[in-house]
Amino acid sequence: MFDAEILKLTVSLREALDRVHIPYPQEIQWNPTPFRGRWGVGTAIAFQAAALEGKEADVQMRAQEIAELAAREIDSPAAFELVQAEKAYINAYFDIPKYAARVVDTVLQQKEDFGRGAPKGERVMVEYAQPNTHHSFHIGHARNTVLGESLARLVEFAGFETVRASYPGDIGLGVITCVWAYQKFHYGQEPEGVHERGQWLARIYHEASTLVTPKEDETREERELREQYDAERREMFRLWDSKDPEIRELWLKTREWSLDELYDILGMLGAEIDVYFFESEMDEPAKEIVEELIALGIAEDERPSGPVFVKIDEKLGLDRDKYRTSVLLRQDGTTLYSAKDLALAKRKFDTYDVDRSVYVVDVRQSLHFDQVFKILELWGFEQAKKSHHLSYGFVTLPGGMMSSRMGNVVLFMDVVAEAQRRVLDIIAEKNPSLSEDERAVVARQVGLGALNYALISVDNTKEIVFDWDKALSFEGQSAPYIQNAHVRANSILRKSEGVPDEASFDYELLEMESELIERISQFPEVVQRAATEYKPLHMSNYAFELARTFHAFYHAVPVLRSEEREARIRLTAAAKQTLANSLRLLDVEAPDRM
RNA sequence: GCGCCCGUAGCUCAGCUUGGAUAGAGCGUCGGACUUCUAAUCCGGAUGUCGCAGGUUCGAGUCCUGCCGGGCGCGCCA
Repeated sequence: MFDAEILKLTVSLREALDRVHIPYPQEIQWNPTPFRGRWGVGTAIAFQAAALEGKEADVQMRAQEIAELAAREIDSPAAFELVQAEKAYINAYFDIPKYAARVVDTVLQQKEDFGRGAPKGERVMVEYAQPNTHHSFHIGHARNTVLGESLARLVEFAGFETVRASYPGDIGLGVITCVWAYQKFHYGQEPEGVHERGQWLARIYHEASTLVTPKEDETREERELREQYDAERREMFRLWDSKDPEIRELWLKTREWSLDELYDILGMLGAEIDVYFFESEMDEPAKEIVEELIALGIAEDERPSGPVFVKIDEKLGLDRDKYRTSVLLRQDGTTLYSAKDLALAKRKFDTYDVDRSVYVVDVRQSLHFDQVFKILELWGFEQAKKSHHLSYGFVTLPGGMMSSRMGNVVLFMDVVAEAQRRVLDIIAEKNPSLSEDERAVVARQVGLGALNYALISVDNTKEIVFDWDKALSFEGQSAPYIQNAHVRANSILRKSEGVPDEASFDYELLEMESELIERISQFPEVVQRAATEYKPLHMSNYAFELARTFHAFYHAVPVLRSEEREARIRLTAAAKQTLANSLRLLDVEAPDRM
């Protein structure tokens, strides 16, 4: 937020070093100083300058000399009250009274837009929320959705035009297996309630999977029955493929039950999807595309004695196995996932005109996306280079992998219900004055927030072993901790009877005050970093740090009964706003009371 | 066999993209702080061969190479 000031500082430093004839590298990098209660930036340029002089000289000592020389010589820009050499670093400290007011004024003026980046003139599509239909939404899907939604909010706020896309897997042998079992064993049944019905369908899927999975020591009768069932579901898939009206209708009806549940959950998570692509819709375009790739000589066609595939490594001229071979069509000409993803990518590029395409999909599909991007490149799509697979590790159970097919999943709705129960218990104990209505709202905000934060505050590359107590932690590094900072700020503001229109920070600030101001001022940079690196984790870390700083401020600095009441009320309001903006980007709501 | 990811405090994890100031949090543990803006909080203590070995560098948790351990994946599942 002080780019201009820091640029001036860089220019001044360069001039100073030139005057004393010290060579230095082109790039001068400034980072926040690590000292508590002092607000400034520092650079390690003196080390590099000392090293440039070469020789066997003691770089450490020479660096300190250079830093001192530079600090003495520099014509310090107005923004900084002091430039000094410390441990061979050149540190510049902000003129706090002036810049504290500027930070706070900016936040209070821009409000929910504080931190928003300038328009970048690029369109990003974020694809997430791709659960299979006819299954149930479990905690692993929640990781995907929360990660995707947070990323979408970040890139949008950072200044990209953003399109949210969902790509439900609504067809495949698994889906058909469920439809088959519904028709054979449960036809005409339909439980009440969106989630009850969705979960019931998922149980049918699990039952059906068990029926068609070979058991150990099965008897001949069991085997024959299983093989008969397997043949029936495959026949149903064939009928689906040939657009049999009865099967299609059955499939659409049950699909809708799953989608109803998905829409409801996306609503709870505040994910407003702009475009739904369905896997089933990619089937026909995929076939056309494969023909084109064959004609272009990119894909090889061995039908009917073999499949259609692309030997990617060979096409790229690699002599090692890296991207391997991607099979696009089965021997019988039916499409595979790879072909459908090519069709989807083409539609994104052509119809939606996206410059960057991000796929939030679990890590098992890393090779698949590497292959898709490379084939798109071979095909001539420039955007393929700006396509990114944001992969994430699975959410597993202490006992191992979750699997809808095996029926051992932790359902998202169950976790949400438990989270809300736990929050209500804590409210009963800590804040009994809340009304019934408020309690219900707060339970949802805090319960869901805790869960979302737990899923987002671990690096996406890492596996999460689901643990109820960890996922629903309300203390320490957690959403409730951050929400509570917001509540405390709000509580002060409620009692302050308004926020003064302006206030001067022309007094000796306490350590925690300047620290809080510095932290707030970092928010816009964190937005940019999280968005351009596709890493919501940066924001979750920042939000926690900001909350921690605020809690410390809250304890150490009296606001309402102090000489500096006006300024501190404004600072509190700025902190509250920045906390709210941070939480929003993490897909966590910011309650006013809890 | 090949490819990708992970290995940091008792446990769970930040920090690695852009090498630099005593390696940070949370949980747990020990000790303190509620007549004072909500204690879902704060303050302080203890706890580290940053998987191992080399290399590059004035400087490596961070970059490079090899190895070890774990996970995932590798032509007709998605």
